[in-house]
Amino acid sequence: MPRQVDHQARRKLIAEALWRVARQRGMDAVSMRHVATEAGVSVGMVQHYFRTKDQMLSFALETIGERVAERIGARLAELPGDCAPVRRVRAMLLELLPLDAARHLEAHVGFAFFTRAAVEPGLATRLREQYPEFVGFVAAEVGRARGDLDADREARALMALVDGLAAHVLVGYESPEGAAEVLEGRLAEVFGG
Amino acid sequence: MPRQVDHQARRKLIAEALWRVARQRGMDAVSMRHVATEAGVSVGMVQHYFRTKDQMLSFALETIGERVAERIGARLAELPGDCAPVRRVRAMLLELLPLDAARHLEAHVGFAFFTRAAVEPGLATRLREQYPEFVGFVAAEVGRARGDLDADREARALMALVDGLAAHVLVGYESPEGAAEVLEGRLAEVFGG
DNA sequence: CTTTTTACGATACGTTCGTATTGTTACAGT
DNA sequence: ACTGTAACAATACGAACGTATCGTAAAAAG
Repeated sequence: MPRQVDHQARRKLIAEALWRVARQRGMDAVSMRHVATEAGVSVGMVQHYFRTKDQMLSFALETIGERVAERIGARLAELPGDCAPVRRVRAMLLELLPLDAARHLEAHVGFAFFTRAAVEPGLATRLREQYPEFVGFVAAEVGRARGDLDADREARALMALVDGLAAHVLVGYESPEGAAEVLEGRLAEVFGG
Repeated sequence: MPRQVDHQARRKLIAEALWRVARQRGMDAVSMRHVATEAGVSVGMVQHYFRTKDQMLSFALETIGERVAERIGARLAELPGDCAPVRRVRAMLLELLPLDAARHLEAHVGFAFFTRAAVEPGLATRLREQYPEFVGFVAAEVGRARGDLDADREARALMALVDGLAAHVLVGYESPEGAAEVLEGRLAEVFGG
């Protein structure tokens, strides 16, 4: 057996370079060569870990989804177990808004894959795996706080709202603060009274 | 003077071909050659009306925005002048959801340009021209119906919601009917009581 | 009829792309 | 020490790209 390297770490290194290229120069600029250069490696190495460009893109998408999910999990873990539902929902939804550079990158890359998924069914299928879990979580919290509301519909509305707000921040319709303000207003309406 | 042709009609012909390519094969497939083939014309002709690809893309974006605005205007004109604010807002927002093939195309192309605009500042500037008008209209109607609410914030929330719902329909999170149902629920909450 | 300008079609050029191929290096196993 | 294979690097290849150039047809102006 020859020398062993951490495959997962190498793939993550390449995926992170891909994200930077996508954010700084757009999805059109995401090529094997540009990603390799951004990562500081050769094209051959990228090819060694991703046999095709599609495999590279798919991995980068799945990984960024996991990254968001992990951060949400960390935020929720910081909260006391018996805290109010609104706090848990707010903590989660705020992680989906582009309020800092890291989340801006995630939102940008996410939307790039959204438009791509509208054409490639395989990508859309993978994207859809995560969503019901998020909606289910929000719906459960809404149901706990407000039994009189249609929890599922409210949860879907909140999820759509944050994605729409994220898009509006990306194109400059909204400032990050403005988006957070709009979300806060909705949370007050849903959980407030 | 040589023969005269309708420049605007030719440019529209090409833009519509671009939209079809973008929807059927994705933004990556939008090339001079593919658009020309889809329009049934030569590459030389496309070049005659758009000196660069960027000019072609910019025109296609502006035109689709105008198309949506025109359809909204037509819908509003059908309503009686003294009808309830909620009906005017609903008529407008429903035109932004991908509920049929035409609006699906518009939403898809619009989102493709969203992600592009996040990298090209010039495109983002043009996109931003239309938005305040939409928000202003919704805010005015909300204000008319509910003086007790923050009309501007509610309007921005509604606009973000429909854009988020449109995205969710595109990737298959929501069915068109589901998105319409979520929107209807929000309209009832805002205007209902 | 002649001229002039527009409206194209055809094609060529240089670049960049994804991928295949080939070569080299370094280390685990015997 | 030897060997085989994983881990790369370098490069080559054909296709597709945006754009430039050139040629031609047609119609309005004189």
